[in-house]
Amino acid sequence: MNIKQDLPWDNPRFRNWVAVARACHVVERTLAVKLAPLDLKPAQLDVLMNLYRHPGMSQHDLARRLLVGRSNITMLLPQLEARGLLRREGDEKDKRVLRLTLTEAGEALLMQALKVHMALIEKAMSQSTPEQCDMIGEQMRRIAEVLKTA
Amino acid sequence: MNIKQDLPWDNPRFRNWVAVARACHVVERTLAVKLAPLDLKPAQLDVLMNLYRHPGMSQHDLARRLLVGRSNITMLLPQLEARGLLRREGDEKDKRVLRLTLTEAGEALLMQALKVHMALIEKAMSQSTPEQCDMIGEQMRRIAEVLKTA
DNA sequence: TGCTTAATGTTCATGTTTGAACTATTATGT
DNA sequence: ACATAATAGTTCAAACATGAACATTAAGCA
Repeated sequence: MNIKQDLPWDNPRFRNWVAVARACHVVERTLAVKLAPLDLKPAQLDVLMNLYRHPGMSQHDLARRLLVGRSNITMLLPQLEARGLLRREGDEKDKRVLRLTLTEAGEALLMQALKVHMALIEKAMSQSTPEQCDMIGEQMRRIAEVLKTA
Repeated sequence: MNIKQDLPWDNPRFRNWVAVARACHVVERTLAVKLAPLDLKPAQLDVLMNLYRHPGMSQHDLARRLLVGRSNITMLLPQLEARGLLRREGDEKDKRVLRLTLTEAGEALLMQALKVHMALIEKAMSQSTPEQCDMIGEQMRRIAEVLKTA
């Protein structure tokens, strides 16, 4: 038997996933370029977005949401805190955790960055009909769900 | 006017793209774990895959295909070459370029790694019907295309 | 109460990615 | 032919992510 039979490139699922990965890579890269004028990296924008939606988050929660290690957060936050974009305040009840909140400056910068991000995503996703777009989101959420237990 | 009106999270395109990005992240992370026994990282697998499909590629071409800087390739290849997975041979006609080809060992390892990769993608994409899967791939290829000129 | 275990955040060493400056080679234009 | 541009690859320093080991605090339980 030939090990090369049924190579991944002949497999639609594989080929299509490669396209997903490439699209993600391109979008991420483009976003980095467009955010540069704001002196903000995609990873930092992710932090701001999450703090906006979930004020008072702990660093641990933030790390889990961003799918990165806790130490990554520890290295990431001081820069943003030094720029006055967020606050880190110790929790009264649990002295281990630090509660994170955006400052006004942080919110303001976030709004600017969101305009950039939105414009990019609009451009990318405007290729699809609303139905296609929702379907894509639906499938992707399932993938994340399925792999959480793998 | 309120700057917070029409926030990205109320926008289907944005929400759905976030799902795409998360799914990519999860798949990448999972792949890294599953490839660990082969002592191979996702980035290295990408190299092997591209060399398999396009033998004799130059480093520059490889970098462009992987959406990565040239210096990245320079740092990446020696490890693989030292493991005997690929060869780098100077081009006869253009003495600047190095032609890259997989060795037998490289091909053998690639085949093993592809089994792992395939299994993961199968698991992820089996959530979708073939039609949905193709549609997703189609949209993603368009996104990559559209953003190339942005 | 005390002792063990778990959770939060930090530190540190390691490995990766990046972009700018550099060398060597080839293409282009006069 | 010669000077200038462009290209392929490398080097290097800086930024970044990661995981293991650690300190501090909290929770579970005898």
